[in-house]
Amino acid sequence: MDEKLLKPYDPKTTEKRIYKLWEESGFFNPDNLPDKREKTFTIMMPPPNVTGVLHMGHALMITLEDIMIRYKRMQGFKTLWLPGTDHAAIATQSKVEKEIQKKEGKSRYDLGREEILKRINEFAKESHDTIISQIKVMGASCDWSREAFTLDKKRNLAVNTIFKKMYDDGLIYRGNRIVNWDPKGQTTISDDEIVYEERNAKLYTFKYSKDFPIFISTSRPETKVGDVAVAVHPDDKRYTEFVGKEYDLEFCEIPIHIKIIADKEVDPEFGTGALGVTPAHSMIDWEMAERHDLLRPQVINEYAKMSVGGEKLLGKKTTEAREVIVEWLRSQDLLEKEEEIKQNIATAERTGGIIEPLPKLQWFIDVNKPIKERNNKSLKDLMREPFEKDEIKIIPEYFSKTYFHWIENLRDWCISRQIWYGHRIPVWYKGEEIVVGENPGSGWREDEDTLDTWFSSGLWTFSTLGWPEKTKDLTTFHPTDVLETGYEILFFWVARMVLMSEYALGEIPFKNVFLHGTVRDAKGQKMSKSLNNGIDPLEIAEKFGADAGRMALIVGTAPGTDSKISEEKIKGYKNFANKIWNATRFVLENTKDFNIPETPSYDEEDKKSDEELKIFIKEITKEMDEYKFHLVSEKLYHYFWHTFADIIIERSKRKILENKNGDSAKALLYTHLTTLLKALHPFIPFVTEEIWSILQKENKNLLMVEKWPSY
RNA sequence: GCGCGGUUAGCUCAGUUGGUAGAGCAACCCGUUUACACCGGGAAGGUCAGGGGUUCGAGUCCCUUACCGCGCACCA
Repeated sequence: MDEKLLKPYDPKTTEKRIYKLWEESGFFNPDNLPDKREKTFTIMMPPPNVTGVLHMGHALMITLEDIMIRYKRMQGFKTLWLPGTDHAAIATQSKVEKEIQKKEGKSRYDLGREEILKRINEFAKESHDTIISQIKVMGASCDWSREAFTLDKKRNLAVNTIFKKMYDDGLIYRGNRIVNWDPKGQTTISDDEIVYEERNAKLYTFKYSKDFPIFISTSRPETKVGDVAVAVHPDDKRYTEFVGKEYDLEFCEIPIHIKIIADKEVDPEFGTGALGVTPAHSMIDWEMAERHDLLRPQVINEYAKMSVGGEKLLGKKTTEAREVIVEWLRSQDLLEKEEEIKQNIATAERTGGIIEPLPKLQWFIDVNKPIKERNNKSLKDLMREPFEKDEIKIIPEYFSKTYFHWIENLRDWCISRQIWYGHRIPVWYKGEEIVVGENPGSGWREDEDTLDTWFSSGLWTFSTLGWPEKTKDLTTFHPTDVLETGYEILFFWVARMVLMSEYALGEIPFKNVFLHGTVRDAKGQKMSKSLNNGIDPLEIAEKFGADAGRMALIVGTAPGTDSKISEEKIKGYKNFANKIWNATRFVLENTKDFNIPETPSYDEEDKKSDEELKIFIKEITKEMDEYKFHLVSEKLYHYFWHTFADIIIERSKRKILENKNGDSAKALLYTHLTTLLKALHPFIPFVTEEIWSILQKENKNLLMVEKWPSY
């Protein structure tokens, strides 16, 4: 009897040792796996942001992916799970900037590009190392020899290559358009990086001047100094007589020229049914101005301050300017109505800054342009079709609707960012000339901007395999099998990977998308720093063992649904690990002098149990293939505890003691234990591997490469 | 406004193609016997949110209402 078995199971001393054993075996790397393996199974790990440490959401991700990989590895697949980290451009830069501001009182402009990048790289390196060690603690059986970073040399080559290709195909263009400007972060952001917050606001109804015939409503009077038109619905009888007329006015001491136009975009039911058109500070108005060939004067600058007007307005913050203009309207008796309304205000996800729509010269990806090489399909088509044709399946399936809905509303993707940490836009300027790609030589100026972090993340399934080089890995492992990630980045990431892979390779990036939900605290609240209700996966592993944490995360957590985690729940699975440990002790004590026959002869009831086990394994194998890990884990727990331990072990005591069909009982104990250990291994790899090593004293095979039971 | 989820035992949640309602935790009673008190045995607990429909049969399919959560759009 192994001495370790005489004491309760201790995950703390065991798990580190076992992980080392796995790493040294080389089996994380598909090239080193035993036997000839033809079929591949590949997962690209969603690279965690190098902004800090891992949380329980990451732990769930790692657990799910490790379960899939270990299961397929045991089934004889050539399994590749490729790990990595994400530079997370804005998120990382703003985090480091905040720290520098706090500690040294300096901004990024005080330190300069080079110094800031140096600091961010240092931070990213540190953060990376923490993250990697956390992933290992969770028991992840990923191939560290292929680890990638979204901002390393190879990934930069992939980014530059695809940027040039898209530019040459006319899919990437530089244009002056309204963008989402974050005055706090001093950068543009994409539509998807906006979060709407409901706030109370005032809706003002007024006229520009006494002799202007139409009342308009707005919640942002300060933008009205940039108005060029008043738009009404073409069918709105109230205003028909005015359409086409033009007025020269003075609004808050600023001369403006207003044309009355008719446009179908106007909702006659809202407000007065007439809309003041501010092309430079509203997406819809900008489009309207394009249709009606109107001027687009900018009145607000990058710092959300007024860029026009005299003493009263120039340089004032928009909120102050609003007060000034409302006061002026009151004094001129032009203000007809003030109402309290609820308003969804656009804020930047990372900085919390209030978005100011501004016209800017930026780089965009055209999502509607037909691509010759792809049968004249647009990027939008390429993103939609694999799901329509069922080439890519989403689990749970109902998320497909959300996905399609997003595609419908998709506009051109603004990819340039005015931050320094990220892939530099590979464009060079000299006077009017533009060169995309390599530095053409001296006298050329490099674009100052960097790319949206999701641009490089979009390449993840194939940039990690060496693309644009034609590598063996690329042909072997792409398309990947499962993309497992949180539902909150379905648009950010999943859609962009489909876009990039379909465009660059003409194939899907993955066959299945498995979406997990948010891990919440025991009360159902999101874990956050401000609430201080976060649970650290490392602490859990320390206190209860990574196995217990994994089980607690997975049992009952159906795909796509949010789950709750508590120390109480985790403790229950620590007990489970110990239960397996103790059951093993019992089995070993009773079978030490017994040679397990290859085909045991069971008595009637043992035969029945043996058959039940086979049926059970069949059932859970089917469910494993259907990604129902939340069910399998629960069933295994229940089967081990309440069938194997409570019934079979208890029954065997009688038989062995009375020596009545004792051999039958012993054989049954042993086969049950070994079979269940194999089935449990993907879920709780550490304790099962440890027990396996005790059982297999003379035969040193690792459980991680044993065959998954099949009948 | 459009869309997607949810509503099942005291709590947290599962529930495969429609076929007698499940688990964990908590609470209750009993128990120290070849592993395990990080334990065992036992019992209790549910009009499956409300209403309607399809069906021999509905937690499951369809319609509808209410409430909760989320996503998208938009309020000029």
